Amino acid sequence: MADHLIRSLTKFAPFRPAELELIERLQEKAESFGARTDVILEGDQPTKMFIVEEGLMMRYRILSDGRRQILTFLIPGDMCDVNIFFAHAMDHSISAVGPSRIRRVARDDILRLCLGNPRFAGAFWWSSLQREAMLRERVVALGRRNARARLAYLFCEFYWRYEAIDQVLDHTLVLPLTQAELGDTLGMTAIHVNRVLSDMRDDGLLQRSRARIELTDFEGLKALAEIDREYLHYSAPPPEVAAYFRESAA
Amino acid sequence: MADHLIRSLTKFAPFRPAELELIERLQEKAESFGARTDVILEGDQPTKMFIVEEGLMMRYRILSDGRRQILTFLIPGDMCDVNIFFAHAMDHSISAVGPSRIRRVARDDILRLCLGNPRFAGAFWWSSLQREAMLRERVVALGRRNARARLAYLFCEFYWRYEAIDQVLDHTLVLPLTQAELGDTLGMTAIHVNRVLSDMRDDGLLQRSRARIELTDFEGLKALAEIDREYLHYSAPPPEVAAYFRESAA
DNA sequence: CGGGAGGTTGAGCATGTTCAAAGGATGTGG
DNA sequence: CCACATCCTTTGAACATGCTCAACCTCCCG
Repeated sequence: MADHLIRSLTKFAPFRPAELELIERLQEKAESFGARTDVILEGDQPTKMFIVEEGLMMRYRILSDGRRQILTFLIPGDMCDVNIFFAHAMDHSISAVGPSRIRRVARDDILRLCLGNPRFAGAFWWSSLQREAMLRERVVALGRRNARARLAYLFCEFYWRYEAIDQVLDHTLVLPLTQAELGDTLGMTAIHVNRVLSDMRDDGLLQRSRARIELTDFEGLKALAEIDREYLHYSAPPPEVAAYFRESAA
Repeated sequence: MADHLIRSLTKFAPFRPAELELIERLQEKAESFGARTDVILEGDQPTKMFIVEEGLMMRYRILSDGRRQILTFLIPGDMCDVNIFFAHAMDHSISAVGPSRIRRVARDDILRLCLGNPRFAGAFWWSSLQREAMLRERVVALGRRNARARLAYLFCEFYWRYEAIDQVLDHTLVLPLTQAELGDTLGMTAIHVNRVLSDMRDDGLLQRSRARIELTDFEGLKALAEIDREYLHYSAPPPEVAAYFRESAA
């Protein structure tokens, strides 16, 4: 099994063997979490970050009346952001959606790594761009799109994200989300999610089971969602920028 | 007039005179933009970032049917993120809302600055945390709050942001936004904004004119919005983290 | 003083919610 | 391996929040 953190970072810049070994060593032993268990709670001041090795996790906030807003999802290879170390307290919680495995990295190790070798800082910067861009898309979707387009948008996002880690086969991906979770992500009730999904199925856009979704008409979904893959900023940074991080400063 | 970029950065860590002079020199001459003029367009690949000196700017996206979603606002002292340099193309546009003044900084200068002195990188990281946190609040508001609470939330955010730059007097702030702009920010029509605002005025929550808003019942608004100032992450990073950036590596 | 942008108001409508109930699926303990 | 409990999905009917369209007002600025 490839090291996910390394795979993630090397998409930004090629690291040298010594650097890779360094990262590998920083990561703690893998930890498993059952579905619906929390990894970090709102209010915590984290002293470790982590990277998802397996499974599906989510960031969420619980409101005073008990309702939940899911902010974003973390899939294998994603890291809980380095930024949280600059916060006094988490403004949201992170939990496993399905059974998941993570590996933690201590705050001090990460900070030392970035300070000692700016190429790591650059890699984290890039991941920060991607996270922020996903949140912007969410805002656009919630602010200006109807239920059907919101669902289409979310599925497109998942499609591209899973595609980037080679977990799409035949427009089908493993996505163990309940309709309630989809609703809490997109600002809708589970009931309405159900109705709209069933319309979309009838229109031949998708096929869904509890843990699996097939995007039978991906082009149709994309058109509905009015979203472009480039919005996710998956392509590596422009060469002139990457150049700054190429010659190691370590 | 204090240098806004410096003011902004020094909130993260105290910089030494030589470092401050360095920043000061990097900034280009101030440029002024009239209301509703664009600074960066979706699709551009920016080679400069900028800092807002005066006025009010916004990030926004135009949808295919002409509707607009305003993503976030930039107030004096805010910088257009460093992250954009890692993107191939802007996924949104930035324009002036009212007459505004900015100062640009070349990409290469900023990158060299950060690579040469990680304390700068740290300052930009912190600002990235804040931007991301604001987007998360927006998602919560759009996903799970009704019109009244959304407006309350936005006004609280503006209150705290303007307070942080000493531009609040007597719960009153200068906020030259039209109701259409409020609507495009919060996923509502201008007409509904109008109705809800007038209810809120009748309930004694606020007083508003074209360019000014007075939060007559700030506690009431805060309770409505269910938002906490800490969510914005304005307090400086924890001491153990700041320590890493204290001894200059330049 | 005229024009235009922004604000206000009303009536009808649409999208999505609430509440209630029943039908599947999944998993666990006996 | 069945029985049962739990969680998830599906469906219906009434309702609410916010939208659309259309008109008019008002303030500001030239």
